[in-house]
Amino acid sequence: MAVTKADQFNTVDIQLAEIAKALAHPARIRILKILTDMNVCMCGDIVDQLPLSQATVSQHLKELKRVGLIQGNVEGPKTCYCVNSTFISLARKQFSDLFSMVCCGTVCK
Amino acid sequence: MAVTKADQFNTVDIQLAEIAKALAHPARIRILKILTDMNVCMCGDIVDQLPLSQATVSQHLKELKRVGLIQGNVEGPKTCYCVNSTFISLARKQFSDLFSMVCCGTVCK
DNA sequence: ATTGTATATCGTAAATATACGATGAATATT
DNA sequence: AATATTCATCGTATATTTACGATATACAAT
Repeated sequence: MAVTKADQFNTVDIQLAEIAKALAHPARIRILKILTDMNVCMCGDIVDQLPLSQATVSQHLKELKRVGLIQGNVEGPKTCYCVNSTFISLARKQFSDLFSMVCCGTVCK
Repeated sequence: MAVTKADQFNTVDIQLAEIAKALAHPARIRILKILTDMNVCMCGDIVDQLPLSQATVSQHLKELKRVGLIQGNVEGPKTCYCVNSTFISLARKQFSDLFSMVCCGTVCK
C-alpha cells in the first residue's frame, strides 16, 4: 500500500479487502492448498514445495496467520500450521455476499 | 509487489491471486458496490462518494478494468463504467472452488 | 555441553501500490 | 473560436511488498 486512506472506508469493506490482500499472491494460495492436502503441516514441507526460500515462506505464513486464514502451533523447534476452517467459512461468506451483490449489476449502455 | 517470483506458480493460482489483488483495497470494493447500485455510472459520481481525488479514483478504476472486473465505455468526455458480470461470475466460481477445497482441511494437532 | 534441526526475525534491496496536483485530451456548449 | 466539463495520464513522494542471506531462538539428540 502507501499513503493509504483505507481507514476512511467502512469496516466490512476494509475487512474483505484485508482478506483479499492475504490471497493476493500465488504463493499464499498455494500454501493454503498445501496445508489442505497434507496432514502433517510443517513449514519445511511447504518450503520443499515452493520456489522460495525458508525466510520468504515464513513471511507468507505470517501474513496468512495475521489475517486469520491459518493457525500455527509451536511445538518445540517445529511449528505445525493448519487452515483455520472457521475463518475460511467466514471469508467464503463475505466473498459470496460481495459477488452475489455485484453479479446482477445492470449493464451500462 | 516487488522482486516477484509469481511467474513460477501455476496459472490458476496466479489468476486468482490477480483477482484478489484487485479486490485488496476498500476503495475498489466500494467502487464495485457503487457501480452495482447506480444505473448511470460515471467516474465523477464515484469520486463524489469517495474520500479520494479524481486522479486516484481513476487509477483504481483502471486497475479494476485491467483485471476484467469492470468495463469502461468512452462517450465523448465522459466514460461510462459498469460491472463485467461475466467476469464476476468467473471470479466467484474461482473463489468458491478455493474455499470449498480449503474449508474442509484437516485440523492439525 | 555440544551439535543438529526447524523456524522466526532482522536487515536490506528492489519493485509496486497509493495518493495527489498538474496537465493533456476529447467533446459538448456558448 | 472560446470555454466548460469530464476524464486519463504524467510526475512525484512515501509506504508497503517481496525476496533473500544471515542470525537468533528453541528444543532434541548425542
